[in-house]
Amino acid sequence: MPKLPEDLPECMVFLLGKAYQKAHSNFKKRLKPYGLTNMQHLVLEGLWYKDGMTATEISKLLRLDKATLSGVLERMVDTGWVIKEADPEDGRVHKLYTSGKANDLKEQLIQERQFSNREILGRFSTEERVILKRLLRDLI
Amino acid sequence: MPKLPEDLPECMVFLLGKAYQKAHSNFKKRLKPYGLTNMQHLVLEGLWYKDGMTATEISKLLRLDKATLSGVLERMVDTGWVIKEADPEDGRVHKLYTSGKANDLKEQLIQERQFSNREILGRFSTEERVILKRLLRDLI
DNA sequence: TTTAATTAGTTCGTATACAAAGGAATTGAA
DNA sequence: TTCAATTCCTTTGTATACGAACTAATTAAA
Repeated sequence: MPKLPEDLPECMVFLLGKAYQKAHSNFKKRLKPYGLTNMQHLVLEGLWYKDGMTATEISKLLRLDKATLSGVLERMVDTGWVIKEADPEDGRVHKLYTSGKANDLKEQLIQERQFSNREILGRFSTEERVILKRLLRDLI
Repeated sequence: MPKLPEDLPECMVFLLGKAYQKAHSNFKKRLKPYGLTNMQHLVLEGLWYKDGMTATEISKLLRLDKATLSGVLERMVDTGWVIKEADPEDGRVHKLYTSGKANDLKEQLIQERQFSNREILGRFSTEERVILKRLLRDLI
């Protein structure tokens, strides 16, 4: 691994970017057999937490951009992970539900995330894990 | 800020993603007046560290995907931040140099990154900053 | 030296990101 | 009640990401 420019290795944008890159890549590989992307998995977790949310609600809960989410949800409906229903009360609103296909895999999919998590944190002690999580939370 | 699904706030992919999102967004705003993206700024820092690198070398140094870099460099050449020269020794190779426009702004641009960095780490103590950086480096 | 294997870089396809604008439905204030 | 402000969601445009395939150029092996 070649040396990095000057003080760049001290730069948070760079460090966080690379750390995220690594974690993302790890989880991505795990999800590949399911035909799910990280983002799609995240949306499922959101709906398992509270089914029937609208796109805007998911967007707020998971801090996702609504424009991005729009496309993600469309693909998830197309591939049968999510069901979209118009709200008879309000013509603007569409409620989203996890499909049977998704629910059948729920335990497995949540486990995959936990496995990935353990792999990412593998080299750290329990104390380090706690500290890292706390610092990241504070930062967010 | 609504509560997050179950143990998701413990998930490294999620935490790192959101932390990166925040840092990235902060730096992005700072760079906007210059018409530079974060990625483009990173490439400039790489070339200031070692001018005349090839795309492959930059890719390795900064851990960037070569396919992504290809487009980034094309736009940077088009907008006059970077100069691309064919290598007479090897027909496959193109060497990359920072432009005068880029070099004139070098100090300022590096400072912007440092400012952004300070803002991101603003709430942490010196010890916390050191620990966070070490943990992220270890993770990468 | 002729072909196979490598290497540098581009292109393609798909999936985020996200600002900004647009369309449709709803609500609120005059 | 009517028109402006809001809200939900989609669309558009630009910029990453990244696996995979491809071209062109170089090198290595038989």
